[in-house]
Amino acid sequence: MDSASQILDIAERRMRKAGFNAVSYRDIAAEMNLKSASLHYHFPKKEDLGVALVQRYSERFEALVEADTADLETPQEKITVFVRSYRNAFEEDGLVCLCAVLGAEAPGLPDPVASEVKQFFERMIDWLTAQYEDLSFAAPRAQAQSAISLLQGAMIVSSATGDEAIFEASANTILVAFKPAH
Amino acid sequence: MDSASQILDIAERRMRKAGFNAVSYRDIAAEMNLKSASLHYHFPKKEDLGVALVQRYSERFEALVEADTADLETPQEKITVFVRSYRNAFEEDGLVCLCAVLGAEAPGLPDPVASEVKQFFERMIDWLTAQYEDLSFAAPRAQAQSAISLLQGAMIVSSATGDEAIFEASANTILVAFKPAH
DNA sequence: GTCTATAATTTGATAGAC
DNA sequence: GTCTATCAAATTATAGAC
Repeated sequence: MDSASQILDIAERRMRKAGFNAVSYRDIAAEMNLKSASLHYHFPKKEDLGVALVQRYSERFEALVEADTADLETPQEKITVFVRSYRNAFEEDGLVCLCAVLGAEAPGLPDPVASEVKQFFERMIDWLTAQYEDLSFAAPRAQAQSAISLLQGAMIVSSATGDEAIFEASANTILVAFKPAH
Repeated sequence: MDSASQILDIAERRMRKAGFNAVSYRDIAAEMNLKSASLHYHFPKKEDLGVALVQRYSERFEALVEADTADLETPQEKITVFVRSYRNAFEEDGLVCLCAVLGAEAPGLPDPVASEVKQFFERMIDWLTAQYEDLSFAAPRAQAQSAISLLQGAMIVSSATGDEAIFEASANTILVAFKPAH
C-alpha cells in the first residue's frame, strides 16, 4: 500500500480513539518506521491531513452505504441496512465514527477540517431524509436528524461507558419503527 | 471568586469547545492574568484538573436536575424538565455537554478522567431509567440509554453543523412520547 | 497563593542531501 | 520519497523565593 494511505489509516485509527490534537506526526511516523519529516511530503500541514482524513472517511462510508443498499427496493430495507452498516463499523473495530469525535471538538478544529465534518453530517442527514420522505413521514428531515444524532451519540456513550448494550438499544430504537405490530 | 473555581470555569468552557488536549495551563493562566506555574498549586497535574472538572460538572448538573424536578409529581413532567434543562444548558452558552466532548475522546484520556466521564453517563442513565420504570415502560433502561444517547449526539451534530434545528428535532423526539394523541 | 526561573519533552514544520 | 539536521514554539511540570 502507498504511504499516503497508510498514513491515513494510522491517523484515522488514532484520531477515532483520542481526537485531533492527540495524534502527532511523530507517533504516526514511528508506527510506520518512518521519520516525521517524511509525512510532511504527503500532508504538508496537519490541517491537510485532517481534511484528507475526513474526505476519505466520508467517501468510503457513502460508497459502503451505496453498495449495501443498491439492490434494496424499500426505504425500510435501506434504513435498516444503513443502521446495520453503522453498527458493524462500530462493533468490528470498536471505534467511534471519525466525525463523531471530530464533531465534538469542531469549534477547536482548523476551519477546513470542521467544514468537512459539517458536510459529512449534512450528507448523512440528506440521504436519510430522502428515505423517510419515500415513507411519507410527516417530518422526514426531523426524523433523519434525530436518527443520525442518536447513532452518533450512542457510539460515544457506549464507548465511554464500555457498555455495548447502549448502542444496541439505540440502534434498535430506529429499527423498531418498521417492525410489524404483533 | 476563588482561583480554583475560576480555573475550572475557564477550563470547562475551553474543553467543551475543543477537547481535553486543546486546553493548556498557559492559556487558562493567561486569561486570568496569572502564570501557568500558579495553576499547578491548585491542580498539580492536568489529570487532577480533568477529574475535578468532570466531578464539578457532574455534581452541578445533578443538583440542577434535582432542584428543577423536586416539586414535580409525574415522571412525564420530570423527564420533560430534564430534557429542557439539557436544552437550556446547550442553547444558553452554545456549548456541548462536557462529557459529550470528553466521552468522544475517552480512550485517549487519563484513566481517572475517563472513569469520571463513565460515571456521569451511568448516573444520567440510572436517573432516567427510574423515571421510565415509574411509567411502566417495557424496557425502561433501553429507553433511558437511547434518550441520553440522543441528547448527547444531538448536541454534537447540532454544534458541528451550526444547525440548532437538529437539537430541537431530537429533543422533541423524546418529549413527543408524552403528548396526548389528538 | 503567586511569582521567577528553568527543565525536559513534544510538536508542527522547514531546508537540503540522497 | 525518505532521510538528517534543525528549529521555534508550546506543553507539562518542578524548585524555590516572596
